[in-house]
Amino acid sequence: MSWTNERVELLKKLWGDGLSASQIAGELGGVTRNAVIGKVHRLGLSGRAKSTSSSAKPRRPRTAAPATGAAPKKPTTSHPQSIGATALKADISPAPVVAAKPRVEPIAELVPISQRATILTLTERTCKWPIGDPATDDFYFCGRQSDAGVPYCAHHCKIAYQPVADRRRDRKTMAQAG
DNA sequence: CCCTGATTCGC
DNA sequence: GCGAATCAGG
Repeated sequence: MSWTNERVELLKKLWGDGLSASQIAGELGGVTRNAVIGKVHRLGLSGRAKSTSSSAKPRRPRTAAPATGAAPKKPTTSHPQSIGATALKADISPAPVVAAKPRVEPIAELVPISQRATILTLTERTCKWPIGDPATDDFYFCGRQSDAGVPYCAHHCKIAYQPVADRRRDRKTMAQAG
C-alpha cells in the first residue's frame, strides 16, 4: 500500500484529531503504526514530543557498521507540500449489529477523546464498552486498555458484572466521594 | 505485559 | 521516501 493523496490527508486529519499511530494505522489499513509514525515525521507534523530528552539518544546499529566514508545525516527539513482540494468523506457508519448493549452509563464524559475507540480500532485488549447511541454520530467505544480475556476495562468490568443493586450503591458512593 | 511516540538506517 | 527495528517512556 502506498501513501496516496487521500491516505495522507486522512492521516493528517486523524493525527490532528489526536488518534494514536496504531489507531490511525488501523483506520488506514495496510500500514503499521511504525509506518504511520514515520510518515508523520516526514510530513513534519509530529509535534507530540514528550518532555523526554529523546533528541540525542545513543543507538545501537542494526547491522555491522560499514563506516566507510559515511556522511553524517542531516535531519530532514519538511517542506510544505501542496495538495489539491480533496473531498474527504468521513461517512463511517456504525456497525448494524449491536448485541445486547449494556445500559449507557454517565461514564461517557470520563473517557478522554484520545482514548475513545471506534468499531474499526478495537483490538483484543481494548475495552468494548459501547458509549452513546449507535443511531447517532455520537457513538464510540470506551477504548481503554482491558485485561486479557475480558471484553472491558477494569472500570466497565465492574459495571458489567455487578448486580444492579451493587451498581446503584457504587454509583451512589462514587457520587458522594466526588 | 500492554501501550505510546521518536529515531535510525537498510532498502 | 518508506518502514522495521529499536529505543525510551507511561
